[in-house]
Amino acid sequence: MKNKRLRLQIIVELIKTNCISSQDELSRLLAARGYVVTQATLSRDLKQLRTTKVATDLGNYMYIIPDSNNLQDTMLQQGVSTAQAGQHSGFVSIQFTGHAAVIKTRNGYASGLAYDIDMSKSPEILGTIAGADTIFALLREDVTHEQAMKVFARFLPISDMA
Amino acid sequence: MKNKRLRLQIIVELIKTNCISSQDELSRLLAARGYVVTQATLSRDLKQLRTTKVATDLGNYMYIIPDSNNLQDTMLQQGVSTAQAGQHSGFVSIQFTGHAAVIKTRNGYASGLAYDIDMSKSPEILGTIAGADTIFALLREDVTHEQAMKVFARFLPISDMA
DNA sequence: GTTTTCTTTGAATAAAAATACGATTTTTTT
DNA sequence: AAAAAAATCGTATTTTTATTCAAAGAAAAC
Repeated sequence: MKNKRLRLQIIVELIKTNCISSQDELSRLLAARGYVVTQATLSRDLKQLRTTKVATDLGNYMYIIPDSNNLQDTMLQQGVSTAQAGQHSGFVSIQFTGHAAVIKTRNGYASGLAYDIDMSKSPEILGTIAGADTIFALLREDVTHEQAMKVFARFLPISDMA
Repeated sequence: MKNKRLRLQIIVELIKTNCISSQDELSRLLAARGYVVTQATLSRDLKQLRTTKVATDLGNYMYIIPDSNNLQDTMLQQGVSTAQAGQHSGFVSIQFTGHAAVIKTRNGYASGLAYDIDMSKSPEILGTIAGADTIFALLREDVTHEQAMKVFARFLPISDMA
């Protein structure tokens, strides 16, 4: 039970280097490496890692690691990685209005932060535009401020708005 | 049987603008728009469109269109013209939220396209701001998404998103 | 026009994935 | 250290997704 971190890491490895089309298949590969877990656990692991199954060019499905940024975030939450957290110290404030958020940063920090938000490809965020110290982020219509906050919290040094 | 193309197009629309977590849910949304198909068909459609289901930040799952480039390939194979040659080849996607539109372009194309939109002086569009690959366009309050779409269609290689 | 071939689809089913629940372990708080 | 809270995970089950098979429409070939 103590080696979930290593397991997640190995899962990422396996998915990156193999063509895995089901959780049972992954389970077997893991078992071969000494990690015996059930499909239920893998379902939870894959959800946490935000892997997805996509159709391959010919007929089959395979799991992929969708985006290395997202992954790293998730892994960091897990305490997996060595890299220091990429939380933005330039952050100043965030406010919402309608389907938009206005994020203030220290001068010069806006575009970097906006880039990170873009790269996360969070479906809740339709897009961002950054000036020198301000970011406008437009939210999908059905996304509440609270939900959006949770997304932004991944990038901002906000204690925990939950 | 001949309206598979339209159906695929609408599926893409629905997935982009809604938080859909199962094929049955999608089936219901489609039915509300007059397209009655079984889950089996949707499974095949989603495979063809290469959509995937990902975990959201809030513990649920939702379908997404993974990547506009890939998507476009797939759609074109189907003959679903989201984008064609000519006009603005930098165009990637457009989405609405509230009285705003978010237009994604290939990197570097946003300001050129925004300029063209500005220059048309369409009364429906109050103004635009462009970053490197994103345009925010604010719409007059009484303008519907559909109406705005018609305006943008003059600049974008979009067949007819109705 | 007819035959052949390819595509599309639903019903039923198989396969795969997600979760409710409970047990156990770890972590945190007091 | 004890108690409380949180995390991990398996079993069994539910939910969701993919595919098999057959039928029927369209397209192509003849």
